[in-house]
Amino acid sequence: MTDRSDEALLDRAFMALADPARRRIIARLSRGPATVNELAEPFEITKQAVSKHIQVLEQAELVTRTRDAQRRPVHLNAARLEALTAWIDQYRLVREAQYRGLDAVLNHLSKDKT
Amino acid sequence: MTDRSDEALLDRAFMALADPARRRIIARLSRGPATVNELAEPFEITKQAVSKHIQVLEQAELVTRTRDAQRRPVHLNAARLEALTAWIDQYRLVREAQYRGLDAVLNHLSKDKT
DNA sequence: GTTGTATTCAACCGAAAGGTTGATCAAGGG
DNA sequence: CCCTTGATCAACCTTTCGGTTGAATACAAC
Repeated sequence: MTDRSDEALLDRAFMALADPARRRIIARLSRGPATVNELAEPFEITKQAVSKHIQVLEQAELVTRTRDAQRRPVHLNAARLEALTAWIDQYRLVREAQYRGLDAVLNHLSKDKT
Repeated sequence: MTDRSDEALLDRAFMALADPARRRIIARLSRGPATVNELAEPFEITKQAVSKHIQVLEQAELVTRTRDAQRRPVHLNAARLEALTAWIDQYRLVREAQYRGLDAVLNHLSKDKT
């Protein structure tokens, strides 16, 4: 896990979620697919701006897009979110293990990580 | 969970982890506290730059600092990492619930989230 | 007090992010 | 074949980010 080839993808994912607007988009998509226009409405920004956000999320593979006539609904890629929790938990668990003095667990988890 | 008052903090946390250098710092700190100089060494950037990164992480409360004479060791605040996984899992689980058609779980999780 | 070591502050710089407006493209409906 | 709708492309602007160098601070050792 946390393979070298996924490094850039992990980077894009964290980068993507750094923006609150994009997190809100993720939140919205968790309730089902939506088009750019639908996503743009609750925000006070233009569709073009939303479209850019989608592209960022798409490059991070956090969302995918299908085609439905002229609409292009955006879908959440929940699986990719797991890569983030995996990265975080990696270090969260190490620290917790240290607090408890579980050296065996610690040594297993803490070798050559990013 | 995901209280309104934590909103800014969550923002800073994602923002902080968006930078690969700062993620590497987190990784290093998971193996124990370190000073700015120690953290700067493996990188090819100046200590001043690292100091700035630490400040960003500190404002996100992902790390804390103590004082040891003129040294100011940085410690990982593993507890804060949980806030991130909590946010992510919130939506990851919603999607997984949808795939399984677990509407009850879905309705419970998906009301007025950020 | 002077020197030395660890860290931070301040000013600056180039690159990238997030936003806008205006033009353009794709797909259907009349 | 227009014309509308949904979405993207392109150019531009402003702010923020990550980095630098150089001066300043804090603390301890001598």
